[in-house]
Amino acid sequence: MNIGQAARLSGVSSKRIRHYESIGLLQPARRTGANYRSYSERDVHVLRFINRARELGFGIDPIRELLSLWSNRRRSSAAVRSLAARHLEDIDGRIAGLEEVAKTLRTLVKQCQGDDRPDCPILGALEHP
Amino acid sequence: MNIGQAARLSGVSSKRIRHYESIGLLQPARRTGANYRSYSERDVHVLRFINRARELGFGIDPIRELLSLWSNRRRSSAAVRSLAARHLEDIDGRIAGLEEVAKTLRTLVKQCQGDDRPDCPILGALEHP
DNA sequence: GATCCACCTTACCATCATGGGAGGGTCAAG
DNA sequence: CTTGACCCTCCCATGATGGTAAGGTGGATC
Repeated sequence: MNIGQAARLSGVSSKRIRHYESIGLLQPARRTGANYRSYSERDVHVLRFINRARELGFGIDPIRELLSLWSNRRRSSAAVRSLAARHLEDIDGRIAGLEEVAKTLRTLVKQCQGDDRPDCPILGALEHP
Repeated sequence: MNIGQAARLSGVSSKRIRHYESIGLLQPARRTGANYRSYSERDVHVLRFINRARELGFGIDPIRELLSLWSNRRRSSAAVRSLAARHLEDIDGRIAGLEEVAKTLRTLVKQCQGDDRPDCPILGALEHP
């Protein structure tokens, strides 16, 4: 199948597929006589795997490792778990940072009258720490 | 004062100050005879304002608006509040997305044995939706 | 007055993953 | 043979920042 169908079946855009190939995340696709990339069901399977990993927020390099582990029958589940756990910590850290910002913003927004007058604790907080 | 001191006093790196000037977030600084940028206390005050807004996750364009409101004596607090509220919604949305991802990851990590055997529900979940 | 270090300047490249678009080739149906 | 939907490669843009290169400046010390 052509790249467009692989894209539709996998949820990975053609643009992304070409990109993944260019950075070596995917093996270069076989080509037809007209130089069109040609994909198999198996390729779509891999693309779906990548897509789900991206949806879980894994970056490209971790996905490289995931793919390598996935195709390695002698992998240890510990290696996979450790990769995912590290990623989870990263996410949790980002959530914590955003929560803090959200908390501050929520307080300020609540304190602000939101009327026609210029006085505003939000600007006040930005001006004076 | 030179850019380095303005950077130290405001918490905005020299690099960032030059960048903000280049994109028009800051007025071009006065220059000394040697073409060095020269800053006043007032400039540092503005830089601190920008820095705090960045720390609260505001993007550059919203900060442009915040600066404009800040310097406008006839602003309405409603305008500031609306800007902050929109930003807060954005943050809350991002948190929600990350929470969802974290929840999934946490479940998978818990289910994974993390031993020497290859069987791993994390890879399984990536493979089969 | 020479030297040295810390500072300043501009300019370009990298990040991270993706989309957009230009300019052009290919294929199948009408 | 034309049309439209594909496909190709290549380049640019994103957002905000850091890194680095190559060179000028300022003030202190020898």
